[in-house]
Amino acid sequence: MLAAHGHLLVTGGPGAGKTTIALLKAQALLPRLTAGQEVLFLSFSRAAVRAVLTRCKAILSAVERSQLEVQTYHSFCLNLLKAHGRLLTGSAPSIRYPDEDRLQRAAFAGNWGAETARLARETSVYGFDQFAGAAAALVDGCAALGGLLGRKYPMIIVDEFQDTDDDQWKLVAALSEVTTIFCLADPDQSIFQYDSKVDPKRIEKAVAFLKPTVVDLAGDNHRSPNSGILKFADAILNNTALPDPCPEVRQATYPQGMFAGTTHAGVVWMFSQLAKAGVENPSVAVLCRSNALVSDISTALSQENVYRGRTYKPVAHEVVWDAELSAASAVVLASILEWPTHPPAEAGAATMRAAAAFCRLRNAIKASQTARTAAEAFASAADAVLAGKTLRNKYGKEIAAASVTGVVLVGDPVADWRVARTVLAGIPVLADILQQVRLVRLFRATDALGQGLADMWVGSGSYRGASVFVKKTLDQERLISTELEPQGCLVMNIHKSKGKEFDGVVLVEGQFKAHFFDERSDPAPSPHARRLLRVAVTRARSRVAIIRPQHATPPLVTA
DNA sequence: CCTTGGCAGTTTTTT
DNA sequence: ACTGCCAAGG
Repeated sequence: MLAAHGHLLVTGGPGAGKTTIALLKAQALLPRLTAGQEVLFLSFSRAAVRAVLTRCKAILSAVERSQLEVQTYHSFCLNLLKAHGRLLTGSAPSIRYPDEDRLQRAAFAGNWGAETARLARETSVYGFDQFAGAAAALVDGCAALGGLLGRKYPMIIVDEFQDTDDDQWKLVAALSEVTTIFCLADPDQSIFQYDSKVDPKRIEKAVAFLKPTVVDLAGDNHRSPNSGILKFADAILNNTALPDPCPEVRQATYPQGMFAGTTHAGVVWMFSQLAKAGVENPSVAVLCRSNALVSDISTALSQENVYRGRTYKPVAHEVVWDAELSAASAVVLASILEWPTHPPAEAGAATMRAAAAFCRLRNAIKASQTARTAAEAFASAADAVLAGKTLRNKYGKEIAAASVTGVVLVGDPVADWRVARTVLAGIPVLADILQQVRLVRLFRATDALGQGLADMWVGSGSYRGASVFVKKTLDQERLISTELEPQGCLVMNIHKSKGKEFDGVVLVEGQFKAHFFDERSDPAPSPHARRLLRVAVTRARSRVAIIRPQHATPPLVTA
């Protein structure tokens, strides 16, 4: 296979060695490259890029690594667009960032897809989800550019090919005319097919189009030396009986009301198992199907819980979280830090504006009448209070009352942040925001925030400008933060765990939410759920614990 | 404008 | 169990 010519498709399950084979194939090709030529490796996420780079270090020399370019689709397409986007519209392209995109989409009444196409055509502004389509149009429409790319990249490796969306596939198909395409895929790991742009028949169609040499690594497993976990995962996938007992996977159930204690104990148990197995600096992922349950799990791990008579202390953990809402909540808190620098009316209005922005964002993430109403109410209260009118709704009244009482700050950012949080806790209409602010500690920006706020106080004896500073700092942190090697306890949904790997996995099902199986949208034998659960279980290198409510149906594996 | 009570739903994303 | 939506009524 390493000697094969033409396009390639390698399929195989988790840990079967797809990436390794791709890197070996690249390594075999590298000596024949001329100056300026590179092998391109395309992935979906920055986490996946990081994982591939780690793998490269084990397989390739430093010189070889310099001839391999590992990029996300987005960065590759964006670079193409920046360099050659003028060819599409005649003017230089610019970008609409995700936050802005989301707010505009929520505010736009008509067909947003048609609108973004119009904006690209007429104003050369592109949203993130348009990069791949635009890049494909460039390669398709300009033979010279295609030729250039083909000469620069004699081979392009495409990871997680089963989840390639329509635009990304268009790009790959266009590039296949000028270079060798090497696809890596696991049909049983396709978990994004609720997205209408991800074709369930992608692999079959690509085989028909590319006519690649196909290699199936099914059955090989190089990741967990004892393949019990993979066998268990495949039993889930196929809804079959386990061939042998599987000591690596432990299942438990919890009675109603015992969710927090059982989950907490499960995580502690996992760490003790890994310690017993001699794993140093273990990483444990706590996985579930919904973001709502991620939040519940984080709450449970932050508390003291009692399980079977034993008290469990809070477990330090990180939440893999969509940080936008938390950032918006931090801005509301920062506006409270600024209260002493403004007259009460202005101070209150600024907080109302920040709360309105928070609600608009919440509505943009998940449309709801409640969020829309609250956003409107906060915004109109802000206008009213500035105009000196009496406030009519409780949203304004509560904030205005608190801002009149004011806040006493001492110049220690950590203490003052806590004081502002207490103020926030005293305003019932901001309860949601308080809940989100709790998660700000999960940003890696705590130091930058504290330092910046401290500098502010030294400069002016106040936190004037805190809102702007906090927003900027957190936005920046989100954009530049590189994915770190996972360590310790991480809580996230299963979709976010795709392409990642941990020593232990604790897979949790909720009582009233995040059910493993949903008969209505995914009737028995529930192929979608089974693929997703297989992905979750196979994230583990050495141990899995599965925690489900009592009487959960159907069973994970047939008895 | 706000409260209340009945009723239905309770999944998923990269950048 | 809990939240959000909707409609009715103060």
